[in-house]
Amino acid sequence: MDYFNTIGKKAIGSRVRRLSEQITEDAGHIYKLYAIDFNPKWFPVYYVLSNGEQKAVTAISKEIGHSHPSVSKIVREMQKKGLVVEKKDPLDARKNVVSLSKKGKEINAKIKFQYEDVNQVVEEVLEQTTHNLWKAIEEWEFLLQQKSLLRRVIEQKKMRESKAVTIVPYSPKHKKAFRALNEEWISTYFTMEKSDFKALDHPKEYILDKGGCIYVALLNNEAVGVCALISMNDPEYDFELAKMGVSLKAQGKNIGWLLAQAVLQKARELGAKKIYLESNTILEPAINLYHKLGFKKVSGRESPYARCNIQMALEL
Amino acid sequence: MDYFNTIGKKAIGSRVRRLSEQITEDAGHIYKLYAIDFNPKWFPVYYVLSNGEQKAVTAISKEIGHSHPSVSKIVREMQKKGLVVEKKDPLDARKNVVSLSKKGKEINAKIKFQYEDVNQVVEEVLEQTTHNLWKAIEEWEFLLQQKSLLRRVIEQKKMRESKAVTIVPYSPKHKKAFRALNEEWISTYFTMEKSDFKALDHPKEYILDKGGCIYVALLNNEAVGVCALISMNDPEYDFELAKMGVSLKAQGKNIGWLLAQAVLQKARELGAKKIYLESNTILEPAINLYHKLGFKKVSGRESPYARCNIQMALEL
DNA sequence: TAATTATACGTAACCAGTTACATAATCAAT
DNA sequence: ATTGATTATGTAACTGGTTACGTATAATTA
Repeated sequence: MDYFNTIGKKAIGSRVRRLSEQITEDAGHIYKLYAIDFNPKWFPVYYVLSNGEQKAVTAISKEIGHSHPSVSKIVREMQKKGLVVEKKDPLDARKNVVSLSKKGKEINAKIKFQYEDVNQVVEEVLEQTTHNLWKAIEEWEFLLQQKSLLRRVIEQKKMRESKAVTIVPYSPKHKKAFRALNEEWISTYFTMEKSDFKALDHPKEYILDKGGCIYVALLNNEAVGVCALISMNDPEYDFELAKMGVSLKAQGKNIGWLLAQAVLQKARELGAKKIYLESNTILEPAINLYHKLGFKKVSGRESPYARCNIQMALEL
Repeated sequence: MDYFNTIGKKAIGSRVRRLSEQITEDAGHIYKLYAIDFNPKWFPVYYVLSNGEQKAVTAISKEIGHSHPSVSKIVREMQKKGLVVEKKDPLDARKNVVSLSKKGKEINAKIKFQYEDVNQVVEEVLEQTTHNLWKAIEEWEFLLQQKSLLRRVIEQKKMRESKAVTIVPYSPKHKKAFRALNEEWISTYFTMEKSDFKALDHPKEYILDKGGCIYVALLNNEAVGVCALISMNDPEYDFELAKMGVSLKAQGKNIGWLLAQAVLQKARELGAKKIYLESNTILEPAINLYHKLGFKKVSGRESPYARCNIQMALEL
């Protein structure tokens, strides 16, 4: 069909489903061909009982990989046709133990030929192909077990998106975003303080004009992250890394790291030797990021912020 | 799972289905991941409309290979979500013409990234395998289109069963069967004639003693087919191939062909050059068989049988 | 032009599976 | 022994598809 040629690999799910439907449909006709009064969907249950063992419903469901209600239904249908017998397990009254009846065992002989013929046909088709479907499925099942398609897509998405992020220096048009992105996390975990309003409402006066800088992370031209470098009036530290905020919806794209890199690069250019920051241990991802950047815990300095419970420093 | 390792290739249908279910399940989560209010099952319909064209319900169903009620339902659901608009075709009031709404077109942008990511992931998985699933499916679809699984199984069954058939020369214990198997078809399509009784009741005198032969097909030690080679008193033809009968219940196992092969082999051994036969075009499978054996239509000879409306000959 | 046949498409019923939930029995830990 | 957790299983409701069927419209043919 033309559909699958234009649509590309993303439709592999539908394509696999279509093939499975095609095969399943023929399977129905094949059972008719052998004149066995047998519903193809019974096959897995029948198969695991065909060695004569008796098994409980959930045991069967686990073995064949169906849900137990599905097995329960199939067993009832087969029981109605007289192919299996059900009885309570004397050792565990919860269990419904199922086994093939005499009649069920009898059709084994007939069905055996069918198995053989189908097996033979499938083998022959497999031999006629250069790409082995059976082995391909095995490989896919293995790979998806290692890491699900979802996981893989999540990672791919993250990678693509972090490539789409650009870090630019602050300009007045980012004023609103600078405030909003910081208020977002501050008011989620803490409350806004006086010092916050000063810096967030007047970034030019309180940060830029004093020799600091601000960087903004853009995703599809929207500001989704900010970070400031604030000049300190301190003999030990040149700048404070502060006011880092990344929008919740843009989290997990490495944006914090990209912003910090830009800020620290600028600090180096300005000849800074030592960078300081304040944070709170409740902000775990942030603390992890600071560690990764090389910041070490320090103490002793007084902070204007109530929420500060950890201080860190980085020597450039 | 152990199940599929023990069960063998005949379960390829179930195995394909299981993979398709696994992929489908993840597909649902993936749509959620991209925060698009979109049901995965809408995808095929959405896709064929995504170029902006408007299409009727059945046209869509044909394109994507679903039934039209399925498309009808999907379109209604999408319409409820405002993703498509439906309207009557002014040229053909039966048609319900569907196209993407403005909102539908808008999500195209969002969904594009998802397509790309999924495509990328699938490509990567395919690259990690040595047996390419995509190509394997293509090959299977091609092969099944050439000849369905059912057809192949039918042929395989025939072959296996024809192996179980043995062809033996006539002996007196087959006298009853020789008559019965011929009477079966003659009285079904025609009526028994004088010449029939002669040959069927006295095969020794009328066939064997005159230099002809009879072969019997045995299935599980039961005679299920017969065929005679009758010496002709004719300058052109050496023998007549006649009295071929195969039990209804043993039809479709190539028995006619096997019998004919035995008879013709014997004819060759007897130094025959040309074989003659009479039949009736109503016996289509027989005529087909004769064709396959190389018999060609001839005419001019007078037949003792009323039912004869076609004459054929084979040069050995 | 009338009558028949074919097409488009919606509704209903079904199918093979699922998940969610209820119930009964068993196990485990006080 | 009690109580809470776990397990086995059935029932109900849902899902994404199907086939069967009815109705309206269009196309074809007598």
